[in-house]
Amino acid sequence: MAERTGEEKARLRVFREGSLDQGREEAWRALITAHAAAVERIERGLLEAGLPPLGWYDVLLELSAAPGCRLRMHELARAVVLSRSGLSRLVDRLEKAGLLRREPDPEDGRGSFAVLTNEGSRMRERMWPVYAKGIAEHFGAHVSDEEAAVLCRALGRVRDAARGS
Amino acid sequence: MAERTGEEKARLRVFREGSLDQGREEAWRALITAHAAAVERIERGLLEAGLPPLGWYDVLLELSAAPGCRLRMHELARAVVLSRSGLSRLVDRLEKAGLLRREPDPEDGRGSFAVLTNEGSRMRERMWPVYAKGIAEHFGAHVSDEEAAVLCRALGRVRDAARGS
DNA sequence: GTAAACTAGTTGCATATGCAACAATATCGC
DNA sequence: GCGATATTGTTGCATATGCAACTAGTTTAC
Repeated sequence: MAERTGEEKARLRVFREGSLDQGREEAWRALITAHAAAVERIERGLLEAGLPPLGWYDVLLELSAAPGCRLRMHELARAVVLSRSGLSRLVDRLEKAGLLRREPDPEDGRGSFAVLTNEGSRMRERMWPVYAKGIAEHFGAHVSDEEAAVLCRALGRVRDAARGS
Repeated sequence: MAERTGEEKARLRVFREGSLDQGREEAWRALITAHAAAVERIERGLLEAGLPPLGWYDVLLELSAAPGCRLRMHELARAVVLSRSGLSRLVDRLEKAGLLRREPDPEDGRGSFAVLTNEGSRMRERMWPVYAKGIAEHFGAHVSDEEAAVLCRALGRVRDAARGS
């Protein structure tokens, strides 16, 4: 492929400028494709089991881990990495399904809490085995203990930096 | 948090059943949140530079790396991890923007190629510096050389397994 | 104390995406 | 050969999501 040598040179130049070496570019591409492919499989598992999609689980998990099973909308949006409007609609759907309810914040008239209902808690418990099976099958099975530890640390730093905390 | 001990026990039970230990679950959660947060930042960078979104870059990159700058629709869908219908619409948009064109496959009357245009090639070159800067800033800067190598290997396996190849 | 600036959440609009159904073509079994 | 089956790509429909604009409430500056 002689026509790519010029292109390759251009790439290498940009790598230096942007401090992005080839190893990191490949790692990034592996990250986005692995994520897309694994999520697609796991979503399919949930769908086939007649369960709600992944995004619902994330919300239910964050709420059940929060003190009083409640979070302010903006905290929840941050936790699940969604825009405020996206979260507002997602909470609409969960509320309509009875899995959570909105409650005004008595200390801040602008804000409201999303509060997990018992039904939401039960749904999370129903979803978890299917989700866990998907993670184990499409992710865990291909990653060693040591690799999992490295992923956790490195991606934890990426997450914290990008989320701004 | 006394109310969570029972829940924790239930979790541990499921971990054993599904062969999913806590390290791998945490690694998975780090993966999805880091991905979401970093992609969000990078997309914002592209948007602010008046450039098309990430998905467009992926298509342009796959085409430019392919022999003859052309791929069958289903190959492209697989490469960028999108459903056939999703890809069909994405190619619609790129074609309308003049960045690629469809061509019938003379060897298979059902199929068609997506072929990169010169304009598409130029657009990819325009997008790359901004994209590379985003990757370097929101991903590369937080990952060591060794971690990048581990990510590449481990996530490469996850990708190949989930994509079925 | 009050006006200005900020923050929280929702909504209109545009865009993105998957599933199911479909039409066109190819391949397999025989 | 030829009918049954499978594959390719597109479309109708439903759902999901972000930005910008908006309302309502809070905080800051003076």
